[in-house]
Amino acid sequence: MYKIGELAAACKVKPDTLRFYEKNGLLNPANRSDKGYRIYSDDDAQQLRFILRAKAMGFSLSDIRELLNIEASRSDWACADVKGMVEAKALELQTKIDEMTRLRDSLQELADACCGGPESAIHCSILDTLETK
Amino acid sequence: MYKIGELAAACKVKPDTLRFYEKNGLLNPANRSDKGYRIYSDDDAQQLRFILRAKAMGFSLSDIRELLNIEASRSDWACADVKGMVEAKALELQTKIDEMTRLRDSLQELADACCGGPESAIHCSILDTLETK
DNA sequence: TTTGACCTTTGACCTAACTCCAAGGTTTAT
DNA sequence: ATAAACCTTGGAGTTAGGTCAAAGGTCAAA
Ligand SMILES: [Zn+2]
Ligand SMILES: [Zn+2]
Ligand SMILES: [Zn+2]
Ligand SMILES: [Zn+2]
Repeated sequence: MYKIGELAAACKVKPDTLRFYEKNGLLNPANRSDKGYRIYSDDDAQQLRFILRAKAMGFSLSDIRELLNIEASRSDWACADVKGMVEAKALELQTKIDEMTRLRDSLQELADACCGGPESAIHCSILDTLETK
Repeated sequence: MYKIGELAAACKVKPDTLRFYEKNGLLNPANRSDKGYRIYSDDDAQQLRFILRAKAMGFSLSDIRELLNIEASRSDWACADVKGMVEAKALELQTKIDEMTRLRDSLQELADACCGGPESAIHCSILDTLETK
C-alpha cells in the first residue's frame, strides 16, 4: 500500500500525474485513508506500470484507456482486436514518418543548393526559393 | 491592394489566421483604410506566400520570424547562417524520425508476436508484454 | 432602405498531457 | 511542540497554431 508520493517516486512520475490519470479514468487508487489520502495497492502499481509502458510504446492516453478496458476483461476480446490496435498505431506512426521524411528531404535539397559560404546572403538560393517558388 | 478576406481567400487561409500572424509579428498589413480595415499590398501577399511555403517545409512560426528577419536585410547575413538554420531543421526532423522509427519497430515486434486470431485474448502476448515487461 | 456579406476588437476555446499554485489539513521527525 | 514534508481540492497555466463567438461598424446590391 502506497501513498501517492511513494508510488509516484517508485515509478518516477509526479504525484500530479497520478491525480491526472485518476481524473481521466486511467488509474483509480484502491481506496482512501480515513483522512482522505489516496491509497494505492500493488495491483494499482502494476496498472501504472502498464500505463507507462504503453505510453513509452507511443500509445496516447485514450489508446491506453482502451487497452486497459481490454486488459480488464481479456476474455471479452479477441487477439485480433488487440493486434489490430497495435498495427493501426504502427501504421499511424509510419504515416507520420513518411511525411517527416519527405519534409526532411525537401529541406536537405534546399540546403544542398546553398553555397553556405561566409559572404552575404543577397544571392542565397534558399531565400530565393522561399520567396518565389 | 487586398482586404483581409481577399488575401486570405487567395492564399487559402482564414482571415483569423492573418490576424494571428499579425499579432505574432509575422505579417503587418501595409496600411489601414480610413475606417480601420486592414489593407494588404502585393509585397504583403508575397510575404504571406513566403510564410506559407516555409511552414510547408516544416518551419515553426518562430523559425519563420527569424527567416523573415534575414530576408528583410539579406546583406546583414551570410549564406552560412541561412544554410545552418535549414540544416539544423533537417537534423531536428531526422532526430524525430529516428525516434518514431524505433517506436514503430517496437510496435511491429509487439504485433508480430501476437497470433491475431479470433479466439479470446486471455493468452495475448501483447497484453502480457505490457503487463509485465 | 434594408438585407447580407464584409470588417473591427476582445477574449475564450481547442488538443495533449501534464504542471503548478493557493489555501488548508495531516503526519513525521526532532 | 513545532517545523518540515506530506496530503487534499479546485482551478489556472503551459505549448503551438490557430479557430470561433459576440457585439458592433461598414459597404454593395436590389
Ligand atoms: Zn551563397
Ligand atoms: Zn545561401
Ligand atoms: Zn492469440
Ligand atoms: Zn494476442
